[in-house]
Amino acid sequence: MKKVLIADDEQDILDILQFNLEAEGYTVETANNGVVAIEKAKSFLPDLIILDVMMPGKTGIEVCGILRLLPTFKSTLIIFLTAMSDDTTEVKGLEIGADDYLKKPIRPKVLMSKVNSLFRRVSKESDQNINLGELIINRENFSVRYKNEDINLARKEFELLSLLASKPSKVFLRNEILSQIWGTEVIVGDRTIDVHIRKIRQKLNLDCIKTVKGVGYKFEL
Amino acid sequence: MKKVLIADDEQDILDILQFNLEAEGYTVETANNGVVAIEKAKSFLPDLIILDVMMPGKTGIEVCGILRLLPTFKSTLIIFLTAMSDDTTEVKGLEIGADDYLKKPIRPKVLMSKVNSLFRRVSKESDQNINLGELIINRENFSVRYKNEDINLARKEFELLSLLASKPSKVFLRNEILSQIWGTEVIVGDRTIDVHIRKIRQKLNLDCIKTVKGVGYKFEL
DNA sequence: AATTGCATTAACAATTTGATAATACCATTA
DNA sequence: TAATGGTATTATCAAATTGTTAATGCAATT
Repeated sequence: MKKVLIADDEQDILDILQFNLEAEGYTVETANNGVVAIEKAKSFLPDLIILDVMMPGKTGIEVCGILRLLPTFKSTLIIFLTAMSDDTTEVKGLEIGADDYLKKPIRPKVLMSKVNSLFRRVSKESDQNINLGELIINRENFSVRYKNEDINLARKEFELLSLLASKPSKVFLRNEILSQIWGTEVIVGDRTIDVHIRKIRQKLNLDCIKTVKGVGYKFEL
Repeated sequence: MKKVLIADDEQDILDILQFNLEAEGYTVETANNGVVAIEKAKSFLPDLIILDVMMPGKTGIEVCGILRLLPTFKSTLIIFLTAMSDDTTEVKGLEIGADDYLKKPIRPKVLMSKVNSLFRRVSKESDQNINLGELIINRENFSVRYKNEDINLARKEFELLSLLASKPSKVFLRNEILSQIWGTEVIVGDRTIDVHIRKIRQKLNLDCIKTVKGVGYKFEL
């Protein structure tokens, strides 16, 4: 399950948030100041960090700034908690790389809906892009880049590569491929898949689609 | 249904957990100390063991360590209950082979979501993977690894190994093998099986397929 | 109407896999 | 110990599967 780190100097807030998050199945760790928050973030590797802006020592904004410098936390979700209602803080937070902010007093329901929707958003995004080192497949743009070069794939080729790359190492049976890409109604010949596979291999010029004889194909490396 | 063993020295905890687990359809046994826990584990063969860390006699961590040494409990799910909130315990537990941990006070909802999701995870995995120490058979990838080396098996070879390994120690009659892998329509000679067995033995270079003369074959160790 | 690009198919080559038969081996028993 | 029944091994051939290329037909675009 998703891991959440909460940093706040008020124990009450920590308790309330922890209770609510755990009730929804999240795994929660807490920190009561900015320094501990950074330490715990490094060891716990949360998917989401909720930071109080006002904390003794380091403010949440500072913590966020520090974490964002580390590649590990480049895409970690961060939410700020703030007692101030002025927009300045909000803007600063978002500029420095927060994904959302919450004004105190906190309403658990509001928090939970934000948290859930953030995770939903992220899972959708990652749904649309496949990022495998030097190979980037963007489902939104229908584009494929390899070593920073755009590769022009036809539609079926794109769908096929996209499907295989969505689960590296998984062997897709020919049936599976047919039903996923062509649907159950259309009937195409046996060599059709092969030919598309060939074109992808040719255009990509990268040995990443493996044949599993008698079974199907899989994407690897 | 799935069997759960709970070990805790507090009767209250046992009652609460038992009640909640049984309400979800699990079969529950309880133990009020570490020694009893080990005994009951051996006789009851639970799918999940929930261990309190602090128990008179043997701690949950010790119990876990002992059980994990036995092959029977190699893949049994284990969850720790701990009153301590420090990370040290958590880390120790996970290092020693726990699958999750829960802090007291326990919230039944959280517990149940953890339990359910653990079982969900496992059932997914076990559906597709056969994991026997140094030998890993992955049905999704159609891959076989032995001592971290990939072994390339042809289709029939893979199916055959996969079948035998799916139930270690069970002797598969030649008929059984034929109908499972070749189906009832295809008719092949008796030597065909032998030949494939031979190829597997050769490629795996591991004495794991035993011949049971006049009966069939079985996978062991 | 011509052009272009794509999806599909056909035809054949190349490869891999599977089945069989012939022979060698091994344990058990007469 | 020789005979017997079952299994292992090997080489060989047949069959199934996939790779490749070129050709066809279709649809969108110019």
